[in-house]
Order: sequence, then structure tokens, then C-alpha cells
Amino acid sequence: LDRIVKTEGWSPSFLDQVAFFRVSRNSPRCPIVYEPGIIIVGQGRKKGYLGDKVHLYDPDNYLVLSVPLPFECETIAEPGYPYLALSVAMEPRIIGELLAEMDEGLPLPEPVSGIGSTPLTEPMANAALRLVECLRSEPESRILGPQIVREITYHVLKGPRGSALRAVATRDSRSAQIARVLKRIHSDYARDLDIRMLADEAHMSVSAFHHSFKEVTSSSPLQYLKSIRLHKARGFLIGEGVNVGMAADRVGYASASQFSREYKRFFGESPREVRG
DNA sequence: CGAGTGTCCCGCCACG
DNA sequence: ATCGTGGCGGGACACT
Repeated sequence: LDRIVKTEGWSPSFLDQVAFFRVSRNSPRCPIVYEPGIIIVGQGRKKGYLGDKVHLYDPDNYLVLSVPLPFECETIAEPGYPYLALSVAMEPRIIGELLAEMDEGLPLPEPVSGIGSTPLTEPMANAALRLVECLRSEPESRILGPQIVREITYHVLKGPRGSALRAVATRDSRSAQIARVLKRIHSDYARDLDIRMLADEAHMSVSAFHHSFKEVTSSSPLQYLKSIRLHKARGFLIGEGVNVGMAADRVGYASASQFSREYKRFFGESPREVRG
């Protein structure tokens, strides 16, 4: 992996559901959003902070996210030994196909947390190695890659975190309803979203909605929405260099001063300081 | 689920 | 002047 992944931060692979990540030195706790999928670590380790829990992932434990989640993460890399990892997206279509064939028992304790790390089993490590190997060549990635990703997805489903993926994939389950609302938040974050409306969409009472939402995301609906808005704003500020007032407006804040205040509290630096 | 309580966010303001 | 950052108050509504 060290030989393949040269660039710092995220880099794409020949497969769009797979990406590499490299960090050469320790990085302090900072807020980030992860998409649904798994993170397999080759070297170094990370700590993910969500709510009052810490999720450690390292070469012996992979991280599983069943929904997109904003959390804070800290990277630990020994000098000369950068943190190297592989992220593999879990595709709903593949999960559905596998579940149909697997005949897993249906009843699950539900809803369940959207994040968790779990021991890297031998078959999983084996598949991950073969995936990395085949990603070295474009034709092999194209021809062999999807099969290996499918295999990895299967191992995740069989593992301890499989139930979280199954829950989200199970139509009309509470987890799936929450996942749908999260999708809506991610596309409509700039609009006025009130919780009653989101609860309706999840076919739940407002209080049941709050409860399920917290089970899955470890945060409340408003807090989650706020995180997404601030992350999107950061993207606009860094990526497009828009001014602060514009960024506030684009992510749905009516008050630029409120935006500025919350941005600083969230990221530890004011929006002005990060404009690209 | 309904309702009380606590938090959030907007609007307005001052300041640099 | 414009733009960004913060303080304050209260109505609204998120959360328990």
C-alpha cells in the first residue's frame, strides 16, 4: 500500500467505490463526514469520536458505517510509518442481492448505531489484499475488482456489524427510514427543514423519530443537520472561495452572524480564516 | 404521545 | 463604505 499510495489525503482508485487514504503525521481531532462503507487500515490507526463513544480502527479492526455520519477523528501515525487505509463503499444493490441469497434470520434489535469497528477476520484481510493487488492495474481492477468488492461486502454482512447494514437495507425498518431522512438532509440542507416534516417522512411521531435518530447517528436531528451545513459551507469556502455571507446563505443560514459563531465553535477557526 | 423545559437561531446592534 | 465577527434578547421549536 505504501508503494501504491503516494499522495497525501484521499486519492481515487480505478474503481469508483474504492479510494485510498494516506496521512504521514499525527493529526489532532477534527470534524469530518464519512460516507457509508468500510475503512480497512493497513498501517497506523485512527480514533473516531462520536457522542460519548470512541471507535478505534487499525490494522486489526475495520470500521463500518451504515449511514453517512459526521464525527471527529484523530490520526495516529508513527514517524516514517504513515497511516494508510482503504475505503470501500457498500453498494445497496449488492447488499440487496447478497441478502436475498443469504437467507439470514430476519429479526434484529433495531434501530442500531450507524458506526462501529469490528475485528478484521482472516478471509476479510485476504480479500482486502487481493483487492489492493488487483487495483495496481486498470484492466484487472475492471475485470476482477467488482467481484472482490462483492466478496468483501459479503464478509461485512456476515460479521458483527452486518446487522447494521442489513437494518438499513431492510425496507420500512426504522433504520432504513432514518437513512432515508439522512439522504434528504444531505440533498436539501440548504432549505428550511423542520423536524416535524422529517418525522412525517420517516412515518414516525416526532418523539419516536428523535429516539430512532439518536440510536443511529448518536446525535439529534438538528445537530446532524447543523454539522452537514457547516461541512458543506467549509467545502464552499475552501473549494470555491465564496465569501462568508454567501456560504452562510448557500447552506441555509438566514443569519451570517449566527453562521460565523457556530462555524468557529465547530471547527475551532472562523470561516474567514479558511477561504481558499 | 403530549407537554414542559431548555436550546437554538434570527434579528438587531456595535465594533474593527 | 462593505464585510466579518461577536453580544444580547426573545420567540420558536427541538429534545427529553
